[in-house]
Amino acid sequence: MNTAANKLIETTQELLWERGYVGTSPRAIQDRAGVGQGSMYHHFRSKAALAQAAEERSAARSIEEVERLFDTPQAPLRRVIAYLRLERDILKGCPIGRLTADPEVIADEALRLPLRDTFERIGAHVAALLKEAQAAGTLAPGLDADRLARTVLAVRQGAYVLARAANSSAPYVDAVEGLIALLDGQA
Amino acid sequence: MNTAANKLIETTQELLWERGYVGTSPRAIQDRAGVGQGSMYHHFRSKAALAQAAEERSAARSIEEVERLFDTPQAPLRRVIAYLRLERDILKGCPIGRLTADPEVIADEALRLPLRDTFERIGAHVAALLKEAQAAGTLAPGLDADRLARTVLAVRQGAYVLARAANSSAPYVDAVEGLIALLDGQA
DNA sequence: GTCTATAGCCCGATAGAC
DNA sequence: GTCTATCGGGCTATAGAC
Repeated sequence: MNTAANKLIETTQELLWERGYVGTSPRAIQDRAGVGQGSMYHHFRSKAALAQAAEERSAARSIEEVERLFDTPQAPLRRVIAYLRLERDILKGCPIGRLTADPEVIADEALRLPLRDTFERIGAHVAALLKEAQAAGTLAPGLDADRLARTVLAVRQGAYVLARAANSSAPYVDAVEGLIALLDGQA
Repeated sequence: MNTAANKLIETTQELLWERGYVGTSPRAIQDRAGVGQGSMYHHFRSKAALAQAAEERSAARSIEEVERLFDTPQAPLRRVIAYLRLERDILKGCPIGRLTADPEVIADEALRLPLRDTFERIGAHVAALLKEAQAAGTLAPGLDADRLARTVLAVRQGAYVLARAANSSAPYVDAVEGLIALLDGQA
């Protein structure tokens, strides 16, 4: 049955999001998943292997979410702005970005690459939209769209940091709206 | 003697930066500081108390660094850009922002407030400079300077996240330069 | 002030029964 | 596939000697 393995992955996704890699123990995963020790180690050789499976699923989910959001007939710059304004549980932060704080994740290629790839793929989508916006005359043509796409992603990631420090979503909204105002002023 | 307490604080600053709160054990602090168990618990009642002292020192250091940087005769917008371009060990990330990933830090007011205050104080400085720039005509007057200040801080924090995921400082530089291009286009 | 010893619990993983 | 038992070690803290 795949049901235990699946439950373990989902639970690990949750715990990695809430507590990070170092802060998540196999025991905690088993308890929340309602799966025994023997079962867990039957399906995954180690905590790292399970974490990798969980990361890959979270990464796929994030990328799909963005691709669904971008698949609309709206003007390209409007789609980027919609991405910045996407409804989120702001104080929970980003399930992907959160893991970059963890030195054990960054030191292990298998755990780091899903994070890098997620940002690269979303960044490529954003960059493509920004180039479309330039072609359509809604964004200044002198701007470097690839760079600017990274600015867009960075504002989201950093806005989570400010929100968590303040224990308030206000700084998140401000940071994002500040960028939108700059982008809109570039017509 | 204050020398043991001081050494403990400095070492804890380093370890919190490298490994976060959950990832830093009293044992690791003692070993690196060259201070015994008994000595540590004589000076600090708990890991949390020591972490708080370390945070407060890191916060003060960050604020001073920014205030020193801003205390120049340069044009206000140039000072904000200089802040964005400040030389940093990019892959190490931000010693303050890093801690927001830690749920135990966010759940404990004593550990969270130094983070919030750091961003608020630096944000206030940046906002003041942006308003000066608006008065001087180097930044569009219609922009909300307080919001935009948070965008500036968020780009820095988020740029660290992208850089660590990529194991490269390139995304950091891109994100920051993307914002600078937008700010410069607002003359 | 700093030392060593100890407490009680959790860590990540393995072994072998069922 | 899942169970329980066990391993060697680390966790945060306290106790009491020096």
